[in-house]
Amino acid sequence: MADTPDPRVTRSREAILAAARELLREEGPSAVTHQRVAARAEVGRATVYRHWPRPEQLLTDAMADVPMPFFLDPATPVRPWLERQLRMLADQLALPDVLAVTTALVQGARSEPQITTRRDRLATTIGQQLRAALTMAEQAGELQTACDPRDAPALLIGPLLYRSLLEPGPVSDDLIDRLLHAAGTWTAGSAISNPPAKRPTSPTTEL
Amino acid sequence: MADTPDPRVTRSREAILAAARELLREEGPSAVTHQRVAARAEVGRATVYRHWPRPEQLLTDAMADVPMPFFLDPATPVRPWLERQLRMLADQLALPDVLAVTTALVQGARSEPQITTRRDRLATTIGQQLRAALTMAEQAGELQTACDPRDAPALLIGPLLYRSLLEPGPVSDDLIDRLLHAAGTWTAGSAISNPPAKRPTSPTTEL
DNA sequence: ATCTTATGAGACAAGTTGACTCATAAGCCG
DNA sequence: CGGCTTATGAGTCAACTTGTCTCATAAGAT
Repeated sequence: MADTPDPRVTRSREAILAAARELLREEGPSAVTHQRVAARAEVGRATVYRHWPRPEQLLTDAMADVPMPFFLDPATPVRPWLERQLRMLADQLALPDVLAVTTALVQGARSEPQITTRRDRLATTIGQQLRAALTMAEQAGELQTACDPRDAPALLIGPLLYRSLLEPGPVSDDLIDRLLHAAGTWTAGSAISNPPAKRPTSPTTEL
Repeated sequence: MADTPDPRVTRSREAILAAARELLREEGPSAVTHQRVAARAEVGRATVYRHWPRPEQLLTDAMADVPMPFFLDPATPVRPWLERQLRMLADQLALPDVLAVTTALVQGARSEPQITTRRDRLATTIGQQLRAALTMAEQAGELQTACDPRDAPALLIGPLLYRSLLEPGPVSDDLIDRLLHAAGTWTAGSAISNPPAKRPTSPTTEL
């Protein structure tokens, strides 16, 4: 069939993207060159050039190949849902693939318009998901004195990003409780509504 | 005097580091090569090689040349002091130089031991400063139910880092109030102790 | 079996990297 | 100010990388 792609093309592109992704994870964006990707993928250098004529295309496609964190549709009660989502986000941000793309996004966004666009899109998506969840919580009466919706991503994700980039290691339940508390006052019936007392950090499982 | 450096050496090194810093700010770490730095600094390529035989050395020295955010010694009442420090930190994190080094640190830390060390040192320094301030606040009776000291940097700096890297733009006073609130309960007499009501974001001046 | 199309080895030109030589000039010292 | 030391920088060189191209080979479809 004319619109079924040639299996050789499919095979080559998958091998190339997988190799690019590996190099990105192991050594960062500067390692994603046609020569190194061809060697790693065990394909001809010309094949890499044929599919991706410019190195920036190869890098951005390799980055796009990595599933980035997102939130599932919110559910009531919102607080335990959000707690789980933040826990999941913390775990995802610790994954080498996700971390590689995250750092490449923030680094590349400073000078590459295409990467700036991708970063903005990711921030917009995750921000909207969070705002929708907080709005739902307010409407359900779970949340009072909510923060400015524009500040929600920074308040709820910022600390997890900080941990991921500057202090890698397990993220405690206490920290996640604190994030939720920073977003506003949660009513009883949706878990703890006051700041939790200081207690020992509980280690969390990591992949 | 034998230990007074040759002014030619001083002049060359300053020109080279300034050029490296500019390229780092404008295009990121991959632009900091001997060839490009020599051209920008208007010195001989051999001179750059003589002072910095390997490109990693040049990059890390250029990064070290940029003053990174830090906190001044805490003062009581701690809360207004911390508020000012966080405001200052937000402003510094928006500076192109600081942003360039920040992104280079988190990117490079993934695969370069020397850069990992620098990142860890920065995180340790700023964390200790914060912990000292919060301890002082607790001892002065300003702060109750303080967060786990290990979580303080993530809670207080994380949102500012998030803004800097993923949502550049002015940081509101409201957001900074929220960070302080996340760190614990502040008593009356050290500014607002309850979560602030939602109010319009106040634009802040940026350099 | 035949035709179409993707692949890949290798060649080529141009550029980059790292090391080196040596002429020139900056800087110090008496 | 002359002599000596030392830093600089233009240019060279080998090795490597990048991007493009050719063409033989083989995969895939019919």
